[in-house]
Amino acid sequence: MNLKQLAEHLNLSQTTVSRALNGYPEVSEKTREKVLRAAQELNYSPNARAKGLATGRAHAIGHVLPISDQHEMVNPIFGDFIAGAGQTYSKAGYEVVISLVDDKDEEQAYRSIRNRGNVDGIIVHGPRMTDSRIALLTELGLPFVVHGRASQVSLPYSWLDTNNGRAFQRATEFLLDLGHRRIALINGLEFMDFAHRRRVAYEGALTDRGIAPDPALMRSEEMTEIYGYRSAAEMLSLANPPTGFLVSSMITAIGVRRAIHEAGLEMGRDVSVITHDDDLGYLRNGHDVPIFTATRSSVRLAGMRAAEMLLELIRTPAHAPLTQLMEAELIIGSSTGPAQ
Amino acid sequence: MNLKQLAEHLNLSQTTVSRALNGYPEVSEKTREKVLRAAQELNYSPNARAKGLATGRAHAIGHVLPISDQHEMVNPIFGDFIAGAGQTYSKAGYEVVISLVDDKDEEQAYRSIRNRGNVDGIIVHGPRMTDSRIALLTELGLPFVVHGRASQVSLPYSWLDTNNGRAFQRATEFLLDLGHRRIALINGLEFMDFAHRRRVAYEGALTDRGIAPDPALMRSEEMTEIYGYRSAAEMLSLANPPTGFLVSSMITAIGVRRAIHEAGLEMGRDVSVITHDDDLGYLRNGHDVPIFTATRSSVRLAGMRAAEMLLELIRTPAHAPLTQLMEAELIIGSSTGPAQ
DNA sequence: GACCGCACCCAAAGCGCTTTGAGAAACGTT
DNA sequence: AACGTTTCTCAAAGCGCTTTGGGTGCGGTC
Repeated sequence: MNLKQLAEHLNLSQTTVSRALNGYPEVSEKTREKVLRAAQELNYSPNARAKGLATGRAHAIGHVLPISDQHEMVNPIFGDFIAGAGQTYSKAGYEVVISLVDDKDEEQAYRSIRNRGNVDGIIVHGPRMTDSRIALLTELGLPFVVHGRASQVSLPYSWLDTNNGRAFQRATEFLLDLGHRRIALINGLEFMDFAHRRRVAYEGALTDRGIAPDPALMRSEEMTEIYGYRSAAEMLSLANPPTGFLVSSMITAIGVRRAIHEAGLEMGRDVSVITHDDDLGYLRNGHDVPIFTATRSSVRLAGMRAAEMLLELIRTPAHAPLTQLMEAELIIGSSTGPAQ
Repeated sequence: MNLKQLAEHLNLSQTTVSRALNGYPEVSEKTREKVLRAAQELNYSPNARAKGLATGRAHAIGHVLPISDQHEMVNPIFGDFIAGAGQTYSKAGYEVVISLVDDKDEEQAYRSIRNRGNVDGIIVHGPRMTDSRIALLTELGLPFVVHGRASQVSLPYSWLDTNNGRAFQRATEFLLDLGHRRIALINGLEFMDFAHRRRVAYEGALTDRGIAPDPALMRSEEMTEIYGYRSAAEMLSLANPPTGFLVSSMITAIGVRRAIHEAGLEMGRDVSVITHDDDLGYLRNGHDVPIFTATRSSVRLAGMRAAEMLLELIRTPAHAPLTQLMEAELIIGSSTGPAQ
């Protein structure tokens, strides 16, 4: 069933039917109603490609997942982010298109996405410290919002980020206030912007209290469970082991917890752990009583907000860049306690 | 840059340029080369909407995520599945379109997806025991592959599934062979087909050995960490607690492990745990030494295979339904041991 | 009765591509 | 020289929609 058939069925022109369906005022209410009813009954819905061709809008948003040799892992937070964003999109009648892009031909890929014209805007995931995509997309004139930031990029651009620096500063201070002096950082990959910010904040908080950051207590890798386990196990067997851990994700923190248990220690008493918590649906940090003391920031909410920002940019093309910094909550759980 | 401009630039007709780009034989090698070079230089890539309109193919695959009140959680395995499928798609020049569909208006949604015409086929996620989508999509004539199966549906249709029954049967027998008699099942939601199959297999394996399944040792919920923790904690405080646990996902198993530790018991010695492991990138079950004894089946691989099947169905429209059953490996880790 | 304005409706062009049906050019064959 | 073949190229139609630039018919005004 297409427009033409629907129009013939109704003995109207395609124009009139199209206008009736799209809410233009040039058509009487009676006609509009008839048209809407028929469309409903005959299960008509317009062909998106044709509509896109005619209007120049795709009614779709691109989410580009960088795939690289360095870390081919799919971001575990991606699902929740998309779920949040998707909710906003579907209200506005937009769809999500996902492209996996090898970062070897990133430039080519983004150019092609632009030319293919099946998205009206892009959400940029996983920004690095110095991310070339921002300049590229600006040049291409394709609306975009970055989830995160790129510290080294000085161009103005739209982004939505969690205040990772503030969160990790507070977390470090929290442990310091409890009397901890040997505090380890189990961080994500530090060419990723968020991880870099976290380390800077952690080091800053330490030095502010006159403590020199100890390289033996800092790790930077992909945030898996195993990584948390190994790092913590190794550090706990040092001559002078840490009494507190700052961890970059719940999954990794779970590995840290495992290492602590295996070392015969108790988390929250012998060793304190504080983690960042993206508030993922399948990995809640406890219901009523949080397990981990954590800096919490909902990635799902971030998705919703980023989507709204992008839709706004698409609606008004000349819009100035939008930015939004979300503060993380500090959640006190049972994984921290005073230093022994 | 569009076809017309490119053709003008080359002093050729659109037809010739189009044919040159799409590898038709009616154009000389010299011309083709010239065209390709120019396209490269001028960064031309065809408008997907227009191409789609003209060819009737969208070169995109739809992944529909059911969202319901019953479980609005985003499937944590979705990311890995998409990553696998995406790899296959991008080789074939296809893209991924994601739709979040509230299962209240499922029928409407699938009809509209079909009419909108921006996907050539669909991967159906999260099939229920009796899933109306299969009949619907068959009727609509839209190619689709189900990730999983729907036991109650007798129509022939294409699916790719892990042999959940066999996996859980083996897992149960493994524990039985170790001397366990009180074996608990911490299952997923049992209106989901995979979870149902797992329970049936578990009960079957028990009764085959003359053990009556005990309802007090069976749970069925969304597979979160907390759920694993609570269920295990409760069961361990029973008068007659289980000595073995069969768990439906790694995340949930981690919760079970936590409960075991908190009860002052040791996993693998006092209590055995065996879990299903989807081999997710961010939640590897150990590198060399697996942590959990597990039935392992890579969801990423499933994504790749399902994508291949779907592309095949799209290529040859009259194709008979394709099916594929993947066997899970039984991985022996340190979370199991002889019953005390 | 002529004129105007309004409400309603339509035909046709155009979005950027593919593809059909056919023509021109170059070449060999008789 | 006339004719077929092969190779290369093109103009134009069509995919399903929106939107422009009118038209038609009706009631009201003078």
